[in-house]
Amino acid sequence: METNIKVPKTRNGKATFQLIVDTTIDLFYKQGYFNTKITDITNAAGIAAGTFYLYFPNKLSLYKYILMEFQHDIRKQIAVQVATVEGRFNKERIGIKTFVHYALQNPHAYNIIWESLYIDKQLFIDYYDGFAKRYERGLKQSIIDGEMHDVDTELVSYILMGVANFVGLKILLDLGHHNEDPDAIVDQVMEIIKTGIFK
Amino acid sequence: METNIKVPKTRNGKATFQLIVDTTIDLFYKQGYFNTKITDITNAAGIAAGTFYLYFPNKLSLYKYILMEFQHDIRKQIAVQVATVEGRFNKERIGIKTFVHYALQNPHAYNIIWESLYIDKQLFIDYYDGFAKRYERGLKQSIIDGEMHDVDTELVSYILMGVANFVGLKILLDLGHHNEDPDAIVDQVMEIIKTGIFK
DNA sequence: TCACAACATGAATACTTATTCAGTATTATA
DNA sequence: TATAATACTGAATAAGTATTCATGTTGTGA
Repeated sequence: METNIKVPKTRNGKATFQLIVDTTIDLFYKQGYFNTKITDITNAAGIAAGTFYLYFPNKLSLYKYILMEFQHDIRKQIAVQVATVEGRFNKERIGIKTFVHYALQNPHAYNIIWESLYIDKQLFIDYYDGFAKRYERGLKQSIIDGEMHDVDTELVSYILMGVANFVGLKILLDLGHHNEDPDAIVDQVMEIIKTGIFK
Repeated sequence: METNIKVPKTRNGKATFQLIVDTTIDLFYKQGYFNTKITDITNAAGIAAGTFYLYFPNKLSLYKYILMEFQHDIRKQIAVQVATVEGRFNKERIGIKTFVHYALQNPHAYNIIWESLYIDKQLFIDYYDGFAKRYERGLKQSIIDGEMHDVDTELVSYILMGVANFVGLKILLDLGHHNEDPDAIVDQVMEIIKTGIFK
């Protein structure tokens, strides 16, 4: 499959390219990838059908572009926030908090990333595997520094991703219908993780 | 939308109905809901295109049927396994273990349930909301019995679902590529949840 | 202001797929 | 074994959609 994106060269071209991307993010979020037709995108963007193909050979290549943009954004935000924080527990707390904030401010991102499992399984695997590996690095250092118990870092990274994702999901979809301040929820979650759940 | 399924009345009818369901589960798992066409189903099942419409008015109604079957199975299995176990911590351990076992024995179920988020968001919400509410009931009792700290039961139920789902996911997709015995992994997870992660 | 590259259009084409339905076969049972 | 109920067929119809391309427009550097 053709995967190459044509990069626009002028101010106008860049604007159209970005308009397609932004419109598509909105539609992918609202209707899902498979329910979004090329004509839906071009109609919503107010451009001709053919204009889409000036920049993207097909819908999948556009999806991959969007996914990579999100991945880049989210990792960068977490890295920036975490960098200024001391101690592994606080780093995790801020990391999860940043993740949840990102999910709240970009609800489409959350949704679109998960859909990769049904669009191309390998995309999904690469995404979470990559995330977990970055996580592990930090966790290993914390064990060396004596801030954490000597746990299986790979497993813990999946546990923390699972917690972040489901708590993010709960807040996003408002499951349970009584969500308070996201930060407060994250603090509670971290307290539970720290103390353990059972007596 | 027409949602009613026509129930077969004879032995042959029941067999065809079940053949359609089983074939579809396989295809939904391998190709996803949206990439699976009615003709894919009838071809794979070796029946005529029209036969599909004898039992299901459309693909969505078949999906909903399958989702409810899974939901029923999984809850029943967990309930059965948990019933014979003493103590909340052990109940949770066996519950998650049963969940992970179910995911391993029915990898399609796992996949198909999650896809509901992209097929009909409300299906997804109902599914996990229902699951969480059942979870909460048990957790509340455990707090009364003094087996658990006085935590936010709703939040903890989402945490436990997140952990179970991501650990299940890791095992299923073999993320990280070094999965041991699922039971051993679950035991590790429960130890971490019990003790807490940080010093 | 000319020339040319980049950008944009949208009707036309070529598929793909859902769904129907008139006809045929099978099965149960009276 | 007649007959009614149920099950099954698959060609035909009807829609919907991706993608192309001949043509037109815009912006910019020489």
